[in-house]
Parts: sequence; C-alpha cells; structure tokens
Amino acid sequence: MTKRKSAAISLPEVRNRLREAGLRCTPARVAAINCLFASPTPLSSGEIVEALEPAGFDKSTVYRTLSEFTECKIVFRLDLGDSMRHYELSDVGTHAHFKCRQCGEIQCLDDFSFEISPRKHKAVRLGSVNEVLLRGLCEACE
Amino acid sequence: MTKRKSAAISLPEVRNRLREAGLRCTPARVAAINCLFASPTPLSSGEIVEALEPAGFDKSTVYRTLSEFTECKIVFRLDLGDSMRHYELSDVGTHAHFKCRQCGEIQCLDDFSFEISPRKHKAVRLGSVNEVLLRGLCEACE
DNA sequence: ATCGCAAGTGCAACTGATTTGCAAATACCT
DNA sequence: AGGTATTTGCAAATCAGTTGCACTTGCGAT
Ligand SMILES: [Mn+2]
Ligand SMILES: [Mn+2]
Ligand SMILES: [Zn+2]
Ligand SMILES: [Zn+2]
Repeated sequence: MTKRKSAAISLPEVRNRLREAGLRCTPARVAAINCLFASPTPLSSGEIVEALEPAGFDKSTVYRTLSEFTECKIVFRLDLGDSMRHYELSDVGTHAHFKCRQCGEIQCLDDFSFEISPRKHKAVRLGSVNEVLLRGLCEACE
Repeated sequence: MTKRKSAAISLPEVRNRLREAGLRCTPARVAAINCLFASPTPLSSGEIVEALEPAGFDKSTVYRTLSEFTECKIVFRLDLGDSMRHYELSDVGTHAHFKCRQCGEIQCLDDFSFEISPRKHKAVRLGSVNEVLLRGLCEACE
C-alpha cells in the first residue's frame, strides 16, 4: 500500500495520528503530514521546507517536526546519500529504494524481494537490516 | 580481494595508477592513495582530511583530489547518508556495504550475494544497479 | 469557557561538511 | 632548463541542518 489513493487526508485523521504518537496537533505538523501524504515518493527535507515556507512555517520548525516524526516512528527517514535526507510516512510499510545517480529519481521498490545470502560459511554475521538502498542508473538515464 | 595484504604501496606503483588515469603525480594525490590503500574499510572525506592535514595538505586540496579520483574511477564513492561521503579504492572490486545506524560502523560485504527479484510480473523495470547499501544494527549494537 | 504551563514556534545566529575564486607553485612535455 | 597547463593553499562562500531564546499556543485541568 505504497501509492496514495486519495490526495488528501482529513484533519481529524491527522489529529488522530499525532495524538496517538503522543504529539500535539499543531498547524506545522498537520501541514507536514499532508505534504508527505500527498507524495507518492519520499520527500527530501528541502522539498518539505520549500512546500511549507510559503505558508509561513520556518525551516527550523520543519526540521524539528521531521525529527520528532522520525523519533515517534510516524515517518521513516531514508539516508539516500547526497547529503539529503528523505522522509516517507511509515504506514506505507517497509520496502527498499532505488536512487538514480544521474537524475536523482527515487523509486520505492514495493514490488521487489531481496535475498541476502553469505557466499562463504564463515561470513561475517550481519546484525538486523531494516533499510535497503540500491543505487545506479534508472532506465531513462542508462 | 578486498582486504589489503601489504600496508603500503610503492611510489612507482602509485605513480603508475595516476598516470594511467590521466592524472599528474602530485604529493597530495600520492598521500591520498596511500591513505586509502592502508585502510581495510572505506574512509570518510573527513577521515582523509584529518590524515593529510598534519602533513600540510589543505582540506580543499583533499576534497578536490577525491572528486578527481571519483571522476576517473580510481576510487569508488559511497553515499552512506549521514552527510558523509566515503571512499575506497575501486580495485577492491564491487561489493555491497552495511552501515550500522547506531555506531556508524561500516562493513564491506564481499562475502554476500544479492538476489533482487520482482514480486509481480509487471513490476517497474530497474535500470542498472551498481551500489547496494544495507542499513540496520550491527551485531554489537543489537 | 477559562487558566496555567509545558510544549511548540519564529527568528537569527551558528555549525560542520563541502565548494569556489584566485594568485602562487609545480609537474611534465619538449 | 623553459614554458605552460595543472594543481595547490588560503580565505571566503555555500548549503543543509541545528540551536538558543523569548514569545506563542495546544490542551488537560479547573
Ligand atoms: Mn518508499
Ligand atoms: Mn567496501
Ligand atoms: Zn535517472
Ligand atoms: Zn553498530
């Protein structure tokens, strides 16, 4: 359930999500959730700042909002490199991402499964993996 | 062939690598290659700057050097997120990396193979993937 | 509905990583 | 050795993100 069906989420529903997460319902937070909800792909902090600044929200507020959301697991923060953090609502479920080196396009890979297997028996043990990122060239850029 | 056997690489050999890549052989570049060669894991720009600054090399020179190396494919640049770029000599071959969210440790996953397969038939086509990054908690941090 | 105050906000100044302009130094081809 | 395009050091600029602080505001309790 990654792609959004509706372009908007109702205020009471947003309020609910916030309260459940133990956060007060403020205009900045509502705006941030709406913004993320409307996007089919993860948004960078910069994109979210740009989206909310015209409405009068300060960038520091936006950054703080995103950190809080990340802490209470309302959003998932992706470290895609290129010194840009990206966020997506965590209710879309865990999935891998692909990022094109050339054009920067990000794809959510809901449709893919990953098999990670040690080649040798005595391979290093990995802890737990909760983010998979692939990088390369998208079809268009290839 | 990821782990280094010898701790040093001879000057003529470094010179050779540089000339082959179409780069002049300068002290800063030699120092950078030696630094990367001596490390079993990818180094961050900051770590390389710290290593070379005491010898009198300016950080801007180090950054420029690393960009040039990346352009001529002498090194491979990893975008591990956390606003930190890491570099490894590209002759160690392509392999995936694991980064611990907690302690920041980076592991080179030479011993692992990856299977990426579409779940549905009509899945999005991926372009070419040349970097795989896993993130999670290492054994120690778990 | 109103109150009190902890939580949240705007603003401006700060950080840390990386980049850039430029004049001086240097690698290397002849 | 000489000439020149390349590389370097330095200082100043960027860019994403953070922080201190005084001022507001959301909301549980009255
Ligand atoms: Mn996604
Ligand atoms: Mn590696
Ligand atoms: Zn692309
Ligand atoms: Zn760890």
